[in-house]
Amino acid sequence: MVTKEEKIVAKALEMFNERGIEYVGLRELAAVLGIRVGNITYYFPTKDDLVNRLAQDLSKLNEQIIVEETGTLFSFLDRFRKIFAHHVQYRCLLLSFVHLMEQNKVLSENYKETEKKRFSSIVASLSALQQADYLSPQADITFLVSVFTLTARFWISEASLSFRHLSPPEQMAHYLTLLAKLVIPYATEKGRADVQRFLAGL
Amino acid sequence: MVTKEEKIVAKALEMFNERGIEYVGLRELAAVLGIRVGNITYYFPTKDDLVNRLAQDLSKLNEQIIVEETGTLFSFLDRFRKIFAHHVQYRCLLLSFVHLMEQNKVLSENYKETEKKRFSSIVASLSALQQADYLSPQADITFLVSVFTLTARFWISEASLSFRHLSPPEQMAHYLTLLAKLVIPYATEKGRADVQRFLAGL
DNA sequence: CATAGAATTTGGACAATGTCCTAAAGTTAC
DNA sequence: GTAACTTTAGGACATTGTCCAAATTCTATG
Repeated sequence: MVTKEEKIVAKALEMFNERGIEYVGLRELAAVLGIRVGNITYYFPTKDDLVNRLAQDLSKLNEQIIVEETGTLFSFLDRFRKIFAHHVQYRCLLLSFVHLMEQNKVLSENYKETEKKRFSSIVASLSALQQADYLSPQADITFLVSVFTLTARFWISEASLSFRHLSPPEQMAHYLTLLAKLVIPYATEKGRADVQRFLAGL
Repeated sequence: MVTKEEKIVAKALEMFNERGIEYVGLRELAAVLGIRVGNITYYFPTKDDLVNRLAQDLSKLNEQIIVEETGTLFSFLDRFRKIFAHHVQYRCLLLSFVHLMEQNKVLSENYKETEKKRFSSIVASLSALQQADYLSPQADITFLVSVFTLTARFWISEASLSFRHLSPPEQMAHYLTLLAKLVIPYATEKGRADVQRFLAGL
């Protein structure tokens, strides 16, 4: 049983991903669904509410990525592979990231929390990897986190600008390779083996 | 002598930077300038034309950064310092980057050219630095270029999300530090000295 | 089954936006 | 001084997100 609300959300995500949130009007979305605009606003009073719902769905998906704490460098990188896959699924949100954060109060409030959590989560993971002899004791964790978060946030934006000719999996592979190469200088021999294994699997 | 066109451009940049291109209406811009909307559209038939003008101005500014080919790693990093300063000046454009590229045909066409030039320019610079014993022979130039371009494109977007509490110079310093630290593993002893000098000057 | 109450759908109104166009006003050159 | 050109004003237009009241459909209860 698929509720009407779910139908709206699904079709909205589909059209937003294809043409961009800003370029899909509610009337057009309604027409495709065979309903009227007012009917959408019954379930989602404002367009932002609809977007918030999508953001919430993405958030849930990302939370489901069990930090299957094998605690290896491989599994750390693999977490980003899963996150990137979700980014592709909800790319409309990431492509309008800055825009949405400026405009949408609910979204930006939620994001502040998520950001803090994610940041400290990555710091914790990297510190653990350092303890477990995957990363050298001299590795600059803060630096690595900064570059990782920047890349994770905007890889899909850059891909949409510069690698439109590549398929999403190819784009993902490119940026995951970037992340992997990024840690190499700070990895121990053990760590480098994990990185190579990860790169081989892309 | 400041022409009316220049007044419009200047005030538009000011307001766009403050509140975002999408959130400043032409009527409001006109009101602030003490003129009517139709008067703006006389100089800039569409809002995109106005935005294109700003993009063109930024492009000219960036081109003026003489690649003062001292050919040192310091001067290479310093080029990014200058570019970042321009980004602050025209931050409205960079904050709506993806959005603008999707919508504005003229802009995206121009950008393709600029992108190619910039990419090969950075590759050339890094190769030269490798020849000049600033970077190790094993340095992965392509990797470095990728991370540099990603950072240069989106640093100000991330800053607007995560470092709003910092001043633009502080934000710049953070991301320039990132770039500097990024090359350290690939730098020779000579190169690392240049990086340290650059970091000391931030 | 009938009906009251709730949930859903409709259709239109509203203000704001970018764009467009015509007529008026102002400026310049002969 | 008048013709040609530039600039400005003012309003019309379609589109957008939002909002609302009435109509319809659904649901649970007597």
